[in-house]
Amino acid sequence: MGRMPCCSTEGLNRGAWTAEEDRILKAYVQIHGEGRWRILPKKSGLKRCGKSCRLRWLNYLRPDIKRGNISDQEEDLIVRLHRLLGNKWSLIAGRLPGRTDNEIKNYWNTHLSKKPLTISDLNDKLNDDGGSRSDVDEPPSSGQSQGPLDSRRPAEPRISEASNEVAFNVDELVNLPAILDFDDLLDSGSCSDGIITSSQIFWTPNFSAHDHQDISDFDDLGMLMDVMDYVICPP
DNA sequence: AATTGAATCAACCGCTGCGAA
DNA sequence: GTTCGCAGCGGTTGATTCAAT
Repeated sequence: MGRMPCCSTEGLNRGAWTAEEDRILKAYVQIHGEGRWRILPKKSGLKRCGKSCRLRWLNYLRPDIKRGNISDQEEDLIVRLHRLLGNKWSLIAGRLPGRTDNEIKNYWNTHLSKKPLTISDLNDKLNDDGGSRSDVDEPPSSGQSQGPLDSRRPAEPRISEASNEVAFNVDELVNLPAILDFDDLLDSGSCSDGIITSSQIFWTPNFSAHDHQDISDFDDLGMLMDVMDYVICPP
């Protein structure tokens, strides 16, 4: 049994959306709300596939879309979230109000993926604390599991007075609220204005593929992301 | 001014997960 | 337990814009 196409392509417009199509779609969603994308074209009279309508709305017409350049702070967050989650663009986008998964994916592919690897920089910083971490040179990927967590990781998040940086491993991250009082962190002067930037906080470099596996095992990425919220925007 | 290659980003495609029947 | 339809996701494509020559 072959899979049915998502919609017939006969008589449908393709390519760039016209202003009139945008107007119709916007008006329809404002009246009927989001969802039911498959029936939207028929109801609205748009000659577009439902998927195309959904994409156009989510990526372009939604009222809360933030357009324009990605700020340094946003880029910072994208880098850290990507290190944490891999190519989970929708999850990353969910942490950047007004930004879409498509926009972040494009931004990553055109800007960040071409940047020189900074993991080695992080390694250098970690190595300052002693111990070889030659096994952590690989950039993060959403690939296969590579084995158990590194037992040599520090038992505690480390705050370097010299560099104002903090390192966590994944177990620590998941249990973060219990093991690290962020008020203390704030009081330590490691961050200002309630925002901790990546120059002040980073994940351990081998927090990558195999850690993703472990995170999924927790079956509670939401909790993890709440922690991220806590880190990014302490109450 | 014209050409060309690179960069950007909107849109498409195919697959997966999930809920309802 | 299985099938089906739908929404959503991530990878990829291709049109457009920009910069260099």
